[in-house]
Amino acid sequence: MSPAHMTIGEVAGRSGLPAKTIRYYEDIGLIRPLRGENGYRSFRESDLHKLAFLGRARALGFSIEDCRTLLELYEDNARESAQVKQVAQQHLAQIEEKIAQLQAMHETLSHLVHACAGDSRPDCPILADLGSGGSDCHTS
Amino acid sequence: MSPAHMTIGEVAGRSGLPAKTIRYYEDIGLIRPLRGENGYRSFRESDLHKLAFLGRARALGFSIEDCRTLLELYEDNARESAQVKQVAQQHLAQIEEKIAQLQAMHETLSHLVHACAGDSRPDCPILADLGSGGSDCHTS
DNA sequence: CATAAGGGTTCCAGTCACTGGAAGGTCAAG
DNA sequence: CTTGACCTTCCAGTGACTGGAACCCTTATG
Repeated sequence: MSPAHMTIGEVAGRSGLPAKTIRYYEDIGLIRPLRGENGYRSFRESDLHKLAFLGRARALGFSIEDCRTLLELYEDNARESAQVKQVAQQHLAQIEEKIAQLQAMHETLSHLVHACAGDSRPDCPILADLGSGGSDCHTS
Repeated sequence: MSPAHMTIGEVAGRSGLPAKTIRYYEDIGLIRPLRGENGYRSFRESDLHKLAFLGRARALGFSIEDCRTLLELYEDNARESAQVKQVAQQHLAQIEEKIAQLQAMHETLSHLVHACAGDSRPDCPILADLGSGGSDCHTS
């Protein structure tokens, strides 16, 4: 029931991506929709499919360049799955690194927040820590 | 033993911040170092102290605007610790949200990576998932 | 037929927190 | 006097969009 060709608004609705983002993806060469006589972009089912692919890859945190690579591999029937796995594993490692960084921040900051009275008095272990550079955690 | 005034290279070394970053912090009004006759920035101990404060706050992931607020509170002896705590708690909530997002990505992606043979064959559950949108995890 | 609404188009600027680089001034040592 | 290591300013780029202006196309209505 889908028409053979769709406008940007339609693929935006179907893919869940904003129209602005879709134009941007064309700008950087991730997709190449056709053009109608009036200059409007004309998307095929295959374009919509690519956009959905991109949306899911982005949702998993892959960079645009990774997405470009993954899309190429997706379209290449002679790819080796090892290539895909390598990209995914590197990204996974980055995610793990970020999680570790954030958890370290969380650890420190939650201690400080817990130690702060949060009342009308000026004494504040959070500022004390930022000002002195050392956690007073186990200093009596 | 520290001189009364320091050059940007010296405070960079002592604070651990790149000179470029320190100039940027002056640009956006976080610090206001003096100037010598030759036009060089001339940093007091108090400037160095602020830079160290900023470096630690940034290391905890606070945005520049949060840092500006925290620095103002730090300098204000009549602050209420509740104000500091609120900023820190909001940031903590953001950190928690980011961790949750990253962990969700990690969950999905690690399953996919594990399911991918990573050999010379083209079959790849990672691409299959990105292309179809559903995890085949529990579909037999 | 004019017009208004609701699409679409392009292009430019802004986000965030830097970072790199060019072009040039200053200073101490050899 | 030159070399080299500093310092200065200013401009451009990063990633991945996002907002807005100014304009075109199509359809429906008064």
